[in-house]
Amino acid sequence: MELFEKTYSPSKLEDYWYNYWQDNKAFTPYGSDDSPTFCIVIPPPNVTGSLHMGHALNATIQDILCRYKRMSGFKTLWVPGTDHAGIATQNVVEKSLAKDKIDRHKLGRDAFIQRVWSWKAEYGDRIIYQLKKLGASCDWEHLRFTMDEGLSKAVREVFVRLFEEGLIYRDNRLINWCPRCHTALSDLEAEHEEIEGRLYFIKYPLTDGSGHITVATTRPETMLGDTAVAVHPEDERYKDFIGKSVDLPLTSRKIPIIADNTVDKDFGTGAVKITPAHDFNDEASGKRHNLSSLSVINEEGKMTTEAGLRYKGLDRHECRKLILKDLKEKDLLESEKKHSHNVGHCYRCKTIIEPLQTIQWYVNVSPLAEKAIKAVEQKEISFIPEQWENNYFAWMRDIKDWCISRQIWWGHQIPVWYCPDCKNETGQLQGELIEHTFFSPVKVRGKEITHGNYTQCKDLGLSHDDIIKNSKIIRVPKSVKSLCSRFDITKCPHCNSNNLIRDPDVLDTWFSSALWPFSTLGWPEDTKDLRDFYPTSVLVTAFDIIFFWVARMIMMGLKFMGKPPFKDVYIHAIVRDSKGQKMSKSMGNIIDPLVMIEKYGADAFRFSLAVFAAHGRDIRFSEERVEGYRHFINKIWNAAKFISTYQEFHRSSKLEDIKGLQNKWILTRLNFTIEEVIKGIESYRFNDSASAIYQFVWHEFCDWYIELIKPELYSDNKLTKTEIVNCFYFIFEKILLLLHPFMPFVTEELWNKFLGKKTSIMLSSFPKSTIKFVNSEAEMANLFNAITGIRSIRGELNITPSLEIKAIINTPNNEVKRVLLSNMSSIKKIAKCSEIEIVSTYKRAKGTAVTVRDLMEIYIPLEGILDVNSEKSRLMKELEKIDKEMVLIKKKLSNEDFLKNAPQQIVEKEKAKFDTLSTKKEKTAENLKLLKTI
RNA sequence: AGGCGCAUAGCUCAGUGGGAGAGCGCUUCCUUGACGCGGAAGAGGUCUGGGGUUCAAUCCCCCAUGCGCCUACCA
Repeated sequence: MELFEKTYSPSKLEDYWYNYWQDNKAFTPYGSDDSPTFCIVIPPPNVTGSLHMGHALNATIQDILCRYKRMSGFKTLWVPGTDHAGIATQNVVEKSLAKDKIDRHKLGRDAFIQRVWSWKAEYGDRIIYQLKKLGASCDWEHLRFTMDEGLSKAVREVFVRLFEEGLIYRDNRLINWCPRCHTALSDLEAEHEEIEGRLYFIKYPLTDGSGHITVATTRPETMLGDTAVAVHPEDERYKDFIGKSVDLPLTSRKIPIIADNTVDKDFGTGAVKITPAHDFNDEASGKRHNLSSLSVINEEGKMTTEAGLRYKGLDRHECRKLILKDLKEKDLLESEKKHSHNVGHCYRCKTIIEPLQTIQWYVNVSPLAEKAIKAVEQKEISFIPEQWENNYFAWMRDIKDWCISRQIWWGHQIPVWYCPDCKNETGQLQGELIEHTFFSPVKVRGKEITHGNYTQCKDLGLSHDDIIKNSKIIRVPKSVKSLCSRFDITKCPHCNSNNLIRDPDVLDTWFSSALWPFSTLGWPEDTKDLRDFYPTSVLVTAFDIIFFWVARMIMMGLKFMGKPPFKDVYIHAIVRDSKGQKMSKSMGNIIDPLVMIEKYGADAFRFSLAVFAAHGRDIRFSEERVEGYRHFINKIWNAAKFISTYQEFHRSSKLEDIKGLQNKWILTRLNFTIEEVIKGIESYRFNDSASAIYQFVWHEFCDWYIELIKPELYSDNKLTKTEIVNCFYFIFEKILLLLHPFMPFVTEELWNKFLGKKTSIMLSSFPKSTIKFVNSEAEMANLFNAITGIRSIRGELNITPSLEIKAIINTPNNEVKRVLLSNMSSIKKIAKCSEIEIVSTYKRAKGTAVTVRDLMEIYIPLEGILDVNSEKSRLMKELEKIDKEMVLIKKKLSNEDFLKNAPQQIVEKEKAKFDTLSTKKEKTAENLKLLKTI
């Protein structure tokens, strides 16, 4: 064994061991065909992402589980991978193109997608590299990406099947639109945030000239699209207005005043403007009253022709200012006031969402949700902690259809084609219905064309390819027939036309994520992976994507595999900063996991995360704790360093006929710790496991055991030395095994370099509880009492440690006497006594300090050491404490109801406690009296 | 508006229907032959407030206060 460094330095060793594991294929599932299996699919991080604290916690937990299961005989597979993150990735690449002043439309769709792939090749595995730094034992040969060929095939298959079953459909309705990302978003992707806005009161003059009605709105610019004003039918103020019309200011339109009982009489003026094309409420009431719908804002967030020439082309926010100015001039702006309200923001870019009427693809999820609810109700899937089931149920029972189309390029393009040369069901030529808007004017025969329907463009001389290539937006109305296909098609199956137009939209990234647990294992092929590992064992994730991801995986898994995708869903907390705030770039409160790893080592960092991983909503991360656990690792390191001096006495890894009490005791404690650690991991209480090992290693093994064995190791007794060293190595080996799932690197290092093992610790068996000595703990308690008794007198009286003193221990109990006598050298050494006398009766001498412990009193003659006054005040303090405690217990014991109702053993315990205390009090008081007489 | 969660030592947090815990910090002492990234001895909490259930409540129930989160169409 090479010389131990004084401290453990992680950075040198972590990469080495990680490569060693990879080179030796230690992450590959192994085991026979009848081995039990364990499988986790990683929640795929965004390919654009870099490791943050949430990922680190998430991966640490999964790694603990995988390493533990692997060591426990399970054929274990941890599938890693990344998510193509449609909008986010497209944004990133567009931004980098913008630096070179390149617009993706100029580049064209195929070329742009090529750029994204090369971006991915260059930067996309950053997070993979970071996971490796953390020590994640993923099987990298199973690395998957949602845009892989296999996974894309799964996406295609699912889409086609759902389409064929009628569960996927197109519809024209109001959706959340991000004008910056230029795409539709699902309900979940609209984040509602309260903002401080203003409520404007606008006068709408009655057409009959009899006055006006005032409406209140937060979005005056949408008034241009108003198609009615609504009041409550029972609102006395407006009863006579119903049925009349108003002249909509700034336009030439007349709109009716209608009655609708959803109107809140008490809000604003009680009269509300209705804009069905730009507000979800208004869309609903528009439908109820058969109102027309007028889109005044377009996909860019700019005003349309419908808004009128004065406003056309203005940005919606600019338009608001102009409208307000115009209204003021016409004296139609009655008043305005501050008003805070919730506004939807794009979850990717935080732009304020614009509700727009567009045609999108939807999944009818209710039939899927029903089964998904049942699976959780019937405990085929369990949420841990259980409370999360409520959230899941609440959302699932009120689920809305899922908008899955996105108007971007990066993603799985929808496998649907439209034929412009076919006629639809009402006999119209479909080409006349398909509208194209070009990203820049196209010159043909000297004319510049900006938009038009397909047939028109064709007639003007544009080729099919030109039309498609130049289109920024292709609007295909619902009446055009969808040709959905598993394979790309170029010919219309009905009319043989070669002019097929593929739906330009791509699918929501979460659509492919929903298939992750089976698409990564090879579905739709029937693979061995699927047979071996589906359903997976547990999904580890945070609560913020229960709806986005977990719920959808459950629905898809049940639908396409007939079985839920996992048995357990372990929901861990969200990592916040030490003040409880979410970490974000803009707040500047980000703690970078890689910085933590660099400063303290991956092991210390992981161990802290495990300790923090208590069941709860959030974790406030504090760096000091990481530092604390680095010290812990150093402690372990030095324990190994300590025993390495006595390596020559290490004869056997088997323990037979253990005689020494310290050895029996520490083995018993080890046994207990093993049970605790296993119990903790099995119940996802990683903090319990981590704390149990910490407590054992530091406070029992290092603080007590090592100190207890020192005198024996310094002696010449080879027999006891051999027993101790064998025992030490035995324990230490188990400690490393127990710790391995939590701190893989240092345990592997010590396993190899210190224990000299030939195979990786990763592939060794996790400890099982075995050896235990029933009486050892009780016997050991006597040693502890003696030692801490002497130490506390020394400490409190400030007897300098270099001074060896004499102690007298008085005990009437022969068993106690025997135990103390046979461990005398340890006690003397640790308590720093030159002499310890064990007696059955002791006549108190003058000037003697005393402490009363269970089954013994300890006396220390102070003569020549210090004056007795300090001992007097120490004893008085102790008496006070005893009195306080006794009062409480006495109160309990004098309560008849307590004696009657409480379990016998509790009563006995209290009685015993009281007896002990009164003995203690008596003896302490006597001694104090004796001191006072001096 | 509805739902959920949290309030425990100076700080960050565990925990339990019957003796209040950890890490860090703090005080005093110690270069003892693994470790000062160490050791020993201590100080420090009416377990947010108020009610209820119970022989017994920090823990269960109700109310209040404060904070956080999620869902929701109040313009």
